[in-house]
Amino acid sequence: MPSEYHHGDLPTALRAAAVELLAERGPAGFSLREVARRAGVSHAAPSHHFGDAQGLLSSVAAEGFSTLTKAMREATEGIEDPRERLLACGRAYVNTALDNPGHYAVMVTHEFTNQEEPNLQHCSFESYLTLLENVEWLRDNVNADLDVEATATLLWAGGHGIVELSPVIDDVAEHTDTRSHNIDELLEAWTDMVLNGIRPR
Amino acid sequence: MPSEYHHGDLPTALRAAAVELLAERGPAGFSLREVARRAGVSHAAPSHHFGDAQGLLSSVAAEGFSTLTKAMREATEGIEDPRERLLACGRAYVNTALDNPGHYAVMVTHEFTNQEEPNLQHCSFESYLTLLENVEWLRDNVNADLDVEATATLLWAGGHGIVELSPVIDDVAEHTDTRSHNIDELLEAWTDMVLNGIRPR
DNA sequence: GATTGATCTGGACACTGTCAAGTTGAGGGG
DNA sequence: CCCCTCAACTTGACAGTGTCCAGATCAATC
Repeated sequence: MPSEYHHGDLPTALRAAAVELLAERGPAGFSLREVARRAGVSHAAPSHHFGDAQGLLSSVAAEGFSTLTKAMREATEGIEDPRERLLACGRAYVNTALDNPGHYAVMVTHEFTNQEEPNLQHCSFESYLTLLENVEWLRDNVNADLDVEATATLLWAGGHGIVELSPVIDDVAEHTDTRSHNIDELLEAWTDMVLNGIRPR
Repeated sequence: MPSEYHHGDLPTALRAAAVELLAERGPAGFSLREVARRAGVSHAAPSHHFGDAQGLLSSVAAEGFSTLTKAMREATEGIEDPRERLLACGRAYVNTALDNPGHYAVMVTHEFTNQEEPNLQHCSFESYLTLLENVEWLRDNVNADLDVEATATLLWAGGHGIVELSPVIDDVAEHTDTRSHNIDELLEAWTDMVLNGIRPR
């Protein structure tokens, strides 16, 4: 366990409270003081560890990127079929995002984080690198002429778009039962289109 | 010109001030009182026209969707070549978004708007309809078996993703000169991949 | 056991969104 | 012509926010 000061491991507790609050109310309804309240400390305590609100949220975002990187790495490991591999990577991205709404919100918004923060930069770049490696694998196994950078960016965009639109997709589906099914269907359509699109004709 | 009350057309003036402020500071730095200040009215004036902050931003978002719908309609009108048509639609989307950052921010965030607002619902649905019509055109002219709904969603997602990543793309490009060139290159890659992906093999 | 330095508190300030009550002034009916 | 009505707007108040500051607390080291 981590070092015990007055409170315990306050930075971790604050991150956890922030994630919870973000998932509940979204970044708009976020409040530093409410986070402090939930962690059982005074309203000014967070500033000593994270500077300001942006600092805390940047740390949360970095944590989110770490989780995402790990999820994508584990999901694609050892899969040799292009379709299965791409699908696994997409599923990892979308599911991680939907399972960690608090993290994801601050990962993609850029509004509430300090993009200059070294740790955040490192972790987000690590995620991009993971995606890049998968696209390089596609180049080596599907189409040697593949524009790796462009394809990676487009995959990023598509995954993000699916997550973004998932509430809308849910709305259309109406019932929660069909929910994940519809998103997964979209993921498959997305994967097939990309694969079909990048294969040499 | 519109009806002149005490101030002039205050709702329009407030929307304009809001758009300006949003473009300057983003939705996070947005403030109703600052908007009122810029419009030269008291801090409580906006509430009489829009209820609360969400009301004003919902109105801004609706306005943004109208502009987007119009831009996409005009851009694709009369174009018969699939690639050119898809590209024109994508360009219209991305350029409208980048040219109207204040509007776009509240159009896609969902955080700051009231998604139940009838006018906003109408205008955003109108935009989606426009996209849908273009995909139906693709079905009629490229591939009769096309899954229209899924393709439309994926196009939406891709366009949004490109806009979202445009700052990153800019960062990579470093100089402003190459900026639009890079984004347009990405748009072309995106278009080609989609077209290639949806064509019957 | 005293000192030091990180950890945390409590108070202050300017700012925010929203509500309630009052003020202004344009347009229409007597 | 005057007054009256009612929408448009202002003023004042309240609770809540982020951030700075000086101080209190306490673990660890000398």
